[in-house]
Amino acid sequence: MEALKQKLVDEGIKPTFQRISILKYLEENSKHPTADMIYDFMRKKMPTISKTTVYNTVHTFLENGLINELTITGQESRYDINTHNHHHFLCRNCGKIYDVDIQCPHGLPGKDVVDGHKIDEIHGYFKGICQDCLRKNSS
Amino acid sequence: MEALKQKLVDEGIKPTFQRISILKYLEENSKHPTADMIYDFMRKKMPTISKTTVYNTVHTFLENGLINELTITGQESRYDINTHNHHHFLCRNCGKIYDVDIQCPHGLPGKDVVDGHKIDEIHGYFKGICQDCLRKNSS
DNA sequence: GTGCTTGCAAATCGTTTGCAATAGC
DNA sequence: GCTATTGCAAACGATTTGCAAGCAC
Repeated sequence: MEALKQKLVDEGIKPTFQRISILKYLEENSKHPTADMIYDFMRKKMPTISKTTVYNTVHTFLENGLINELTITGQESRYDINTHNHHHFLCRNCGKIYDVDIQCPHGLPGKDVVDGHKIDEIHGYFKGICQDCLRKNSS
Repeated sequence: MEALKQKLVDEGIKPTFQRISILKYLEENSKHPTADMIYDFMRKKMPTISKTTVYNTVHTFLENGLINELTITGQESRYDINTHNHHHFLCRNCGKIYDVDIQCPHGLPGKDVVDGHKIDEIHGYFKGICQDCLRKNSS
């Protein structure tokens, strides 16, 4: 709790109870949740929390680079606390998102350039059928 | 017109006037339009067309692999007729999307596997500031 | 005619906004 | 006390759905 609080203070973010709790959830639950999933989880411990606060908080975290936003599904944003350079795999069957530990060889954010455009973010998305679903389908 | 019609017939899609027209727009206008942009353009030539038809049509095209869906902005879907393997760059300043002619070295759709998951689609998204905006800002 | 396609209107869902109440330095 | 944060309700925008009318083979 104190470490999380410090993390927010270090970023210049006022460490409110809501923000610390959401950061904690994201750290212990690196499952690329939607805003709704965060909201549902938070409500168990804090029934008065509002969805607005969830959105406010993830926006604050995004602005400070504490989390990344994934737009892989096209339906809703997913939030990822794992900010090191990696890619994602979306299963078209079960909807689960997996981390894929691949480094992009085309450049590093903030450092490199593609066709003259300055790159800040790199997103690699794979879509297909995950190992789990492949196994279930073949059996 | 006939070539476009044939393309639809070949895919087993009934070549209605609306579908041919939308395909024509996408082929001559590979600018990753939104459904709304397609709708606005189509209305000029066919004022009675409905947004539902635009959505129906792009869904049909997607199912048949005639186009790809880009979820790069997180706001709305973009449609791309260019089905060869390439990546995209989104400018955070002007919102323009550029094609980036890079091949993904991690596998090819339908053929390869990552962490045991079967890959059907590969999407590479870069975000940053485009060459145009860099030039304008520095001058 | 039968079945698919079209297009209108209404519904849905994720997200944002306006604003008053609240909390923390 | 002042300022930022919270949370409610309403608005919004992209997309989907229900359904009646239209079209093509």
